[in-house]
Amino acid sequence: MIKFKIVKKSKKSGARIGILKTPHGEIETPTLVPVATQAVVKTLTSEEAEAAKCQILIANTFHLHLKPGEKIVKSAGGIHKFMNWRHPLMTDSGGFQVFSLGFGHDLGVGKISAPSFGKNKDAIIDKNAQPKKVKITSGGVYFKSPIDGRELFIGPRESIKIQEAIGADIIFAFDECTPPLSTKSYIETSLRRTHDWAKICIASHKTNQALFGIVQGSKFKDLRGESARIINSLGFDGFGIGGDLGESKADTKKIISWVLPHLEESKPRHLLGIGKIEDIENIVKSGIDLFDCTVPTHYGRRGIAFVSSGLPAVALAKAGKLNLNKSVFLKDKKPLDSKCACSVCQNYKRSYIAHLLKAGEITAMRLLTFHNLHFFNTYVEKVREKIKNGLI
RNA sequence: GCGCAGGUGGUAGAGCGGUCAAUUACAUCAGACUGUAAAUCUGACGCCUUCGGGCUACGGGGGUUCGAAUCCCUCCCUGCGCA
Repeated sequence: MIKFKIVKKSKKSGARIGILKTPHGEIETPTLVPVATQAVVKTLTSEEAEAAKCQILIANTFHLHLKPGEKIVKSAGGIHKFMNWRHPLMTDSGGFQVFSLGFGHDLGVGKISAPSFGKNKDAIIDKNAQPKKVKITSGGVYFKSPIDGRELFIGPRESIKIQEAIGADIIFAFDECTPPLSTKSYIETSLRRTHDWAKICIASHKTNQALFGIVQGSKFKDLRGESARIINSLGFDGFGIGGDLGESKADTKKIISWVLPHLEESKPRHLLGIGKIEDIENIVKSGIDLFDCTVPTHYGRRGIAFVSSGLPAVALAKAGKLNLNKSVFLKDKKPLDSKCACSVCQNYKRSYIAHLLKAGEITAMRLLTFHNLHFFNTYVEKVREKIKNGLI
């Protein structure tokens, strides 16, 4: 079980400071939840993830079900022991894979609306549309294993059962992450399924792991409101907010504002899959306590370092991002970020990391992943400080 | 010195009379990435352009042909073998 205590509420915004107590320790919210899909923060050991100030991680039901299978994880003594992570853990339910391996794969798009979709207007997903490799039914979802093509079925009961075997502190209800480019009619159909599944998840859940329900409804105000009311009424321990969150930061803020008033205030709220640096303060001010995002780790493996401002214009892809693949950095003897206290910035120079990237050395990814996580976690720490000091 | 095999864009390496400014890979440059099928994907990559096209290119020189990176002659260079 978890206990969530709100320590401070901002007078200036919806932001709040909380303490989330789990069987594997306490964490302070708001916090980033770095992604450890396959029971690992890619390229790092669990000790390193801890040293990068990660408080809690999220692993994935679908991926762990495929590899190594939940039985293996369970027989290792649960996911904490399996991966040697002594802090809190979550598992995502596999609901995102309904989208990412389904319509997301077919259309080559992410879950968030983008202006570039304008040219893709023909690809609208209407009421009874089905993705190519995934079959979505009222009872659950038939996947084709990306590993060997074999069919596997995951519905709400299956997802909960797998998550119970994996043994994270917090688990999520099985939902359908809805695709952008879909009609309201499709979202309505999908939302009914997600709500039915939510009830089944509650009913079939047997352990004392915390179970979070997921609010869907895409970018439709009435559907977000309806979803929030229903999910709130079912007695979950906390909430996830998923699906499309609009094209702009303003849209995201608006959509969160349609949802949160309907959710029991004392329970934690997790925004699923959002967390670029420029998003963080906005979503926290909207009242979000937890948010997971692949950006720090994923971008790190692509050669991108997140940094404080104040860099020469030529070096910046965009403000706060450094692309170490660029040859100019081979001659750059500064640390990734001169204001960063992480061990990478204390011990290594841009020149060396750029060299490692060009040489195809995996250590480049390790160093960048570590730095990025440290950078994000420090950034969120500062956001918490701002709330505590009444600044936001 | 003789014999054989070669010399193609930053590199490797295709092409072997027209559809070749030249397959492909790597390198380079630019861009993307938000509950991770992701150490990935996309685009550019001779020079100039009023975007129609123009110009210079496949070791050097000379030829054959309507037309040559592709055929012939010659010179230079490289590798291997024999002296």
